[in-house]
Amino acid sequence: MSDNASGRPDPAPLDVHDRLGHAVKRAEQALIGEKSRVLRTVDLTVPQYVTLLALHRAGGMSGAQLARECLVTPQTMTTVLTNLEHKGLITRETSSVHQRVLVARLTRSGRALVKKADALARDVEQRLSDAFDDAERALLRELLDRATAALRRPDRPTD
Amino acid sequence: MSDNASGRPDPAPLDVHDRLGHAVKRAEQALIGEKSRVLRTVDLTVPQYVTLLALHRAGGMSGAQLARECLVTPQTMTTVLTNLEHKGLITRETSSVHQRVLVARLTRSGRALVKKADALARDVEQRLSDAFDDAERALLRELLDRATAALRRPDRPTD
DNA sequence: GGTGCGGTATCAGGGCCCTGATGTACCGTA
DNA sequence: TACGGTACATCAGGGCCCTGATACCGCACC
Repeated sequence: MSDNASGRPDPAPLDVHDRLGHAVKRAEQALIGEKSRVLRTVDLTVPQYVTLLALHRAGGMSGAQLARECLVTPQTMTTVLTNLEHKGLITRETSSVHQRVLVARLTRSGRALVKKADALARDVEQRLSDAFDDAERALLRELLDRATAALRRPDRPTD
Repeated sequence: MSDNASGRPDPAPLDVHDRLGHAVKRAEQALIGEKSRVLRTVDLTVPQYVTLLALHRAGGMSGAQLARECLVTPQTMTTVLTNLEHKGLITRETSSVHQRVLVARLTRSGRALVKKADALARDVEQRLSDAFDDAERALLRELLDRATAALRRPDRPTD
């Protein structure tokens, strides 16, 4: 692989900052950083907010469903749900159709909070959106989707 | 439907998947997921690899310098460096000019490993790059940079 | 009935990442 | 010399996220 016999580091230096992936990373970091900042004012983390939002859209959901929806593992979702339950924002009850399944639902205060949090998060999303015109938005989305597809490992089916 | 005291109509769509930010997140997740996967074969995490790469480029660096370079907090860099030191990939010695500063340097095996790891990470970066032609690459970078700039907090120098 | 398989939830362990706080080393300035 | 500001490293605590392993439920198939 790395023929060091010549003592020459033949792979070019290639600063990380030159790579395209770094631009993606910086954008994502700026996005999540801003969302974290505004959501902290209502004492929520980004994953907690995303989970509440999914529950608000879909009503009762199991932990496994939420994990798939929010793009995290079931183990991660377990801890997020535990924290949300301790905050009194959700309840979890065993499903009527499957004894093993715990269905999470928003409580009254959970419903109230998710609306407040979504207004805050939406402002951030709006700032992002406002940086582009319609054509640019569509273009950026298309390029990002292509990047995502290119990076998915070959033997795994899409999403 | 809602106890909306503000008089505004409830925000309608609420689907995370429609938002532009979600495309950014998915792309970043695919990128870091792939890099994690290939780097696991050499027993490195992504932050560990990025840190080694910075040291390979620049030689000896302090923890604070590395933190700034790798876009993490000094606290985070402390733990990354601790783990790298335990693996025998770096050494840390007090600076000759400042008693408080610890300068990190690659060991022999650290130098060897970073080359192997970079070859792997480069493949992923190449897959991403290959999804676009030159014009598209430049365009994507420009749009992402604009997104990053738009998300940086504009007001509130309240720190 | 029994068996195996897939889905679900959770524990254990490790790593990253942040905020907040602590203690030390240097340095400019009075 | 004394002091305050800045920079550095680290501890403490909390949260997210992953892999691997365990246990339990329901269902199809034998």
